[in-house]
Amino acid sequence: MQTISNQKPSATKSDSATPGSGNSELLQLETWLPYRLFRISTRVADVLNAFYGPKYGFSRSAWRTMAIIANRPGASAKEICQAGGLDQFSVSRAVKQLVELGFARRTSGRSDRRYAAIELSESGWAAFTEISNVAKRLDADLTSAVSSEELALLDGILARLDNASAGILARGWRGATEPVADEPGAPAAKRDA
Amino acid sequence: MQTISNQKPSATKSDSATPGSGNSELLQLETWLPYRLFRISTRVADVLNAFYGPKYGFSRSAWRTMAIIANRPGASAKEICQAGGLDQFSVSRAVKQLVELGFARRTSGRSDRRYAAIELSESGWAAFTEISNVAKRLDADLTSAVSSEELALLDGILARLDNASAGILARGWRGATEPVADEPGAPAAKRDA
DNA sequence: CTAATTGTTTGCATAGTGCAACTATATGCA
DNA sequence: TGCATATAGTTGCACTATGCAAACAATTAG
Repeated sequence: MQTISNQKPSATKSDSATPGSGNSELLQLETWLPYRLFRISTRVADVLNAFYGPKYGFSRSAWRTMAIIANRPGASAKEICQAGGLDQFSVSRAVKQLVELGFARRTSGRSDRRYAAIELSESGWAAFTEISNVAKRLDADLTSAVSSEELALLDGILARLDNASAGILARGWRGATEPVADEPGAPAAKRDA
Repeated sequence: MQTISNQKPSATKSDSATPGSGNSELLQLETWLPYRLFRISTRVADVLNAFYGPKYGFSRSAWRTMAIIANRPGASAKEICQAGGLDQFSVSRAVKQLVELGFARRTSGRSDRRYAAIELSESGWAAFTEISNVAKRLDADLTSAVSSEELALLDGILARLDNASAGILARGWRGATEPVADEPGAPAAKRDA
C-alpha cells in the first residue's frame, strides 16, 4: 500500500484552513462511540444479509419484520413498527414482500378489521429458523471475543445506552441534556453514573 | 393504544406452523447483540444527520468522508475508503458532493497524479467543527448514562468485538469459528476471554 | 348520517447502491 | 521506444430503498 499523506492537521499547507475556532480536539470518527457500534453491527448484519438475501430473496426490512412477527404472531403492522423501529411504509412493503414469497399471511378476522394480524406460514417458520441459526452462530462468534462476565456487564451498559439513545432521538439535536419520560418497550434504567 | 394480540408463539392458532424443528429457543431480535448495537448507533446517527443534512445539504457518506479527511488532510480516495468502510463509488460521489458545495477540494500536484489528495476548505472546516460539536454533545449525552469505569470497560470490549466482527465479515456466513489474520487499521486485540 | 380518527396501502419523486465501462496515470518489459 | 498490464478514480445505468401525499378501509364520536 502506498501511503500518500499522513500529515497532521496543523501541518496542513497554508491555504487549507485549520480547525482553530476554539475547538480543543478534532472529532475522530473511529473513536466516536456511535460509529464504533455502527461498524460492529453493520458488519454482522451484512453477513447475515448475504445469507438470507440471495437464498430467500427478501430485504433487510423484511427480515426484521419476520423476526418480529416470529416473536409476536398475529401482530398488527403498527405493532411491528413500534417493535422494530421501522416506519409504517417499510413494514407495509416488507409484509407485502413476505406474503408474496409465501412466508407470511394476513388474517383479518378480528373484531377490528382495520388491523392486519400477520403471522408466519410453514415456510416462513422454516426460513426464520434457518436464518436464526446463522444469526445465533454469528452472535456466538462475535461474543466469543469477550468473557461471560464482560458480556453481562455489556448487557447492562447497552441497556442504559439504549435508553439514553431513545432520549437523544426524542429530543433531537437541539435537545438539552434533560431526562426524558420513560419510553415504551425499553427496559427501565437509571441514568445515574 | 389498542393492543390486538400478545400471544406467545406456543399459543398460535393451529394452522400457523410452530417453530418446532429441533430449535430450542426462538431468536429474539431485541436481545440479539448486533441489533442492539444497531439501534443505539442509528438513533444517534439519525439525530446528527437531522442536524447536518438540512443545514449543509450533504449525505451520510459525505459526512463520513468529511470526518475522515478532517483527520487525514490530503488523503486519497482510496485511503478514505479503507478508513471509513465505504466503497470507492460512495467516496467518489461524496467527494464530488463536498467539492460542489465548496467544503473540500482536490489537489493533485503530487508525483503520482492518479491520486486525488482531498482536503477541507475554510468552510469545510467550519462545517466540520460545528457538526463535530453536535456529535460530541450527543456522545456525551449518550455516555452520561454509564460511569467512567464502565466506559473504560466498554472501550475494551468494543475493541474486541470490532476485531471479531472484522473476522466475521472476512469469513462470511459460511465461516467457521476460526481466527483470522490481523486486519489493517483495527487495534490489536486478543480473543482470549 | 356525517365527520373525524385510526390503520394500512399505494403512487410518485427522490436518493442511494452496485456494477460495468471508461479515462487517466503509472509500471514492467521486450 | 512501444505495448501490455495494473491502479486510481469517475460516470452512466439499472435497480432498490425511502419519504411523503394521498387514497382507502374500518371504526368511533356527535
